[in-house]
Amino acid sequence: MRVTTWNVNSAKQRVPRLLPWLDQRQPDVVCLQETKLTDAAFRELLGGPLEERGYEVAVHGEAQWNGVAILSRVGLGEVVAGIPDGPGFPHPEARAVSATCGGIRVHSVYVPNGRTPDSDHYHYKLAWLAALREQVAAGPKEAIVCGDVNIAPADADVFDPAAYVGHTHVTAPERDALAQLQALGLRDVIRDRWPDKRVFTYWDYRAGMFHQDLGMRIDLVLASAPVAGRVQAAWVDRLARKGTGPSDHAPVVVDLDEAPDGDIGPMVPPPSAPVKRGKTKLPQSPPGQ
DNA sequence: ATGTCACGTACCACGTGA
Repeated sequence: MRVTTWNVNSAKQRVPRLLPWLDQRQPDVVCLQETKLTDAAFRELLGGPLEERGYEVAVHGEAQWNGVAILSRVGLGEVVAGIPDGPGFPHPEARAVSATCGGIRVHSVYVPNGRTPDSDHYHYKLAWLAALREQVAAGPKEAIVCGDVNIAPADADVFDPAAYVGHTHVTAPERDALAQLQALGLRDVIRDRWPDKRVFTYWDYRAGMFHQDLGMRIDLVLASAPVAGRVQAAWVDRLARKGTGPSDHAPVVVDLDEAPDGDIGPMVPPPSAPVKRGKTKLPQSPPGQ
């Protein structure tokens, strides 16, 4: 099963890149971010072409900004739009959608940018991440969080750490919030696969940043242990960032092996009723590299 | 000194968000 995530920076503008990419890469699950379309406009624009290709669609969008979606051709159930009781700015925005696809709880997320570390938007970003953590924690343990997290997990994930001092995406509170999400037992599958490689997913359109490979790794696939254990391949599709009319983000592609039988349970066992089988106990924090 | 793109509104340019 091939699971992917891509911040397309306007689904409408990206149609000429998105549809050929689906045909080329044949993903089973596609998490999209920054669709920038209402649900009605998304279905009007892409409903037909996606149905032809065998995809069911879960969308959560708005007219101008944000917007997320999940496309799946391995089933799409129990769709939840947004983060129930999550924070807004000031009103809730279309930044998350989740669904069960091929037995995995899939979350497509577009984490707030944060703008500047002294802004209200930055505090909103941190609160939003905490709410996402609670939502994932309350869900099944077969889980995968995919999307634009607008955080570079480590200094190795930015082209020049010095250039980002004092900016969002690299501050300790942001990284801590991401680490707390990962502390549910979520593995960063790209970094696991490429521990020492220079690997980015986003390059600013300006100043030939892509051509010089001056980017950031802010689009992540975070997989719970049972899913991370099935990873057969994990890579960034830089080809999709090249050529005419690309998004400023590249897709992340993850291939999973077949699921083993059984052993379905909650992400975090209730304290009053601990899971005693102990067969696939989740670590309290990700093991060190 | 932002070498870009996309958004809406409003017109052939600008403010905003990223």
